[in-house]
Amino acid sequence: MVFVSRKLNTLTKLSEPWLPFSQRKLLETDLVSKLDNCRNFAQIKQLHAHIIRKGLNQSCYVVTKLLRMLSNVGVPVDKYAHHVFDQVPQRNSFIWTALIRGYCVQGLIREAVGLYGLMRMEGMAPVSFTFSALLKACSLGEDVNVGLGMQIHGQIVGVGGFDCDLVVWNTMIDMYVKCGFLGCGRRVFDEMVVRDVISWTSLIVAYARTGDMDSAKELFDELPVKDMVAWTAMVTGYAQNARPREALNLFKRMQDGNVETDEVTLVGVISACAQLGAAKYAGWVRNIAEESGYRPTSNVVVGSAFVDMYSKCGNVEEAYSIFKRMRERNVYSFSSMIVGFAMHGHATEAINLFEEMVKTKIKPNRVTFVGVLTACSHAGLTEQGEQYFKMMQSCYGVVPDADHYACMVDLRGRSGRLEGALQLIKTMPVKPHGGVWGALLGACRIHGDPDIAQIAANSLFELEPNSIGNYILLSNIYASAGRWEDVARVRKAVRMKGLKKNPACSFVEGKDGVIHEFLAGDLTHPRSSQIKRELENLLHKLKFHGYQPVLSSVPYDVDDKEKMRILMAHSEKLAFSYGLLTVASCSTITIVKNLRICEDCHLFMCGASLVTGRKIIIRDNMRFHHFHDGACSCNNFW
DNA sequence: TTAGGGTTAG
Repeated sequence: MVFVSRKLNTLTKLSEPWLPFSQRKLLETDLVSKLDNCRNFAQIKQLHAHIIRKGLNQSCYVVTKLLRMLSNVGVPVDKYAHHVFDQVPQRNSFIWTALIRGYCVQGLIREAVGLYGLMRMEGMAPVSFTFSALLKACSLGEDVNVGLGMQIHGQIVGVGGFDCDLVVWNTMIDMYVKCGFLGCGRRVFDEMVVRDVISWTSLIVAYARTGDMDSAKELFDELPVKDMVAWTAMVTGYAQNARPREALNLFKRMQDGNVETDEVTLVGVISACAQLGAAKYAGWVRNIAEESGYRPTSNVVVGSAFVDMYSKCGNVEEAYSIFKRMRERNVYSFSSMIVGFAMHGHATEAINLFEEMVKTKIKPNRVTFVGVLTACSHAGLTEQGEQYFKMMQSCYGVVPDADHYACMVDLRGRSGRLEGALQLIKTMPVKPHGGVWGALLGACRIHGDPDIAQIAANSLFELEPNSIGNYILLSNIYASAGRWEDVARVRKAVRMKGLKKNPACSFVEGKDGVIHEFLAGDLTHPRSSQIKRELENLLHKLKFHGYQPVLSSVPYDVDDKEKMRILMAHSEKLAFSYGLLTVASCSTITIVKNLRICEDCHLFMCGASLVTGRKIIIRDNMRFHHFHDGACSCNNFW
């Protein structure tokens, strides 16, 4: 509970009472503007001493500014501000509000509300700013303070309520949606007589954050006058909900409408391009950024987004080149680069960069460690991974969460320690999510262990009952072990649940910059017969070099000839063959695949990189594979 | 003088 002296201060005589009113006003204005320029506590204290000498420590106008500045530079309210407040004999609503705001900024919402109660008892009428400060505080901090926010809402609209400005109503919408009560936010919005673009944008963002882009779009379409922030909210919403094409289409509409672009818009667009993973988009957005005056090397947020994008587009060299030239780097820049190296199998670089990072003042966070552990796992650096896992909490204060445990299960599982991985899941202090069991199931596929796979799959079916991928993985593990009855049982479960398989597809960028899509077994491409012929020629050469198709990659109980036919129609092989026909012989062929690359295609691409002399990059749904001279950057860990 | 959009993740 906050204690506030309600006794009026006895010191009522001003030290310069002879100052005429106009001069006193001038002095007040001068002090307020000086306060405005204060940047730290020491400067404020010095000025405060001067204020006392001039006898203006009882002026509500000056003291209100003093209180604001104290909280702006982060001085805890009860350390100084409260005492200053107590010295003022006649307080108005503004000075009360400044003190309340101080508590709000510190996240001490209960104290702020208590103070608000005292303010009312003193007969002070709150102003709009009092409510907006309180409501904003209700949506901040770790506690969900929606209960207090609702009380304030009740007072505003209740009997003898208050006329509030738009800021209060907009803050109320935001308070409800930030506390997870989207329906309440919507109701406030619907009941508002006057709305502005901020009211609309708050709700659009709220819908986007829950993944409901249809409702967000509906609101956006109705919004009469759209500004840059509203457009950006939609572009970013699509990007965050894995709908990159829609994000880019909307951005193009935004450009057509001559809406300004700033760094936040760009970040959303860059993130969409990263998801598409195509060099064409990378170059396009880079030009737009440079034209708008946002150079990746001089803007840390745009730069970090570019580092991530280039890594995801397969160009880790360009990502690193930007990273090195960035004038300022933050935890996002380092983490994006570390994750980028990890995705491309450059474990040593990832670890070296992490060591470089800890020498700076930038503290690693949970994402940084996901990157470091993934790097260790993908390179088979089991011991180092175990060490970093121990150190993340003891040395860096980052508490491992389910994602980090997933990395560790992956690390142990890939290296063949399936029992050790299972043990870790059984003893981990946080509840394992789908990712943890998924890592174990993936490891069972690599090491061919149908029994542990069954345990992992059972948990996955509970956690993610409608995820087809888990059923397919389990069925493939049984198929590899020749347990066709179990395969049939899993397939039947899939049929009973009415789940549809995600068709495998691969994309390759032709020399004209057009992206070509191939589905597995797809013969609809106009150059299909040429693609098939090219593939047969290549197969012939590969067999001469000792390539043996991995027939166990076909999870169907069919004869070997049929297995061979299925393997040769895998989407990445079709895409690669098309790449051979169209991509200039000196260029790398880059393929993006929606599912994980199979063992046979991996072996095939290793051989293909040798006999054709081409560099091949395949981005599957897990990571990047760089094939060159008969080997892959993943060292067959994937 | 207070309110809306932000990058990294198996």
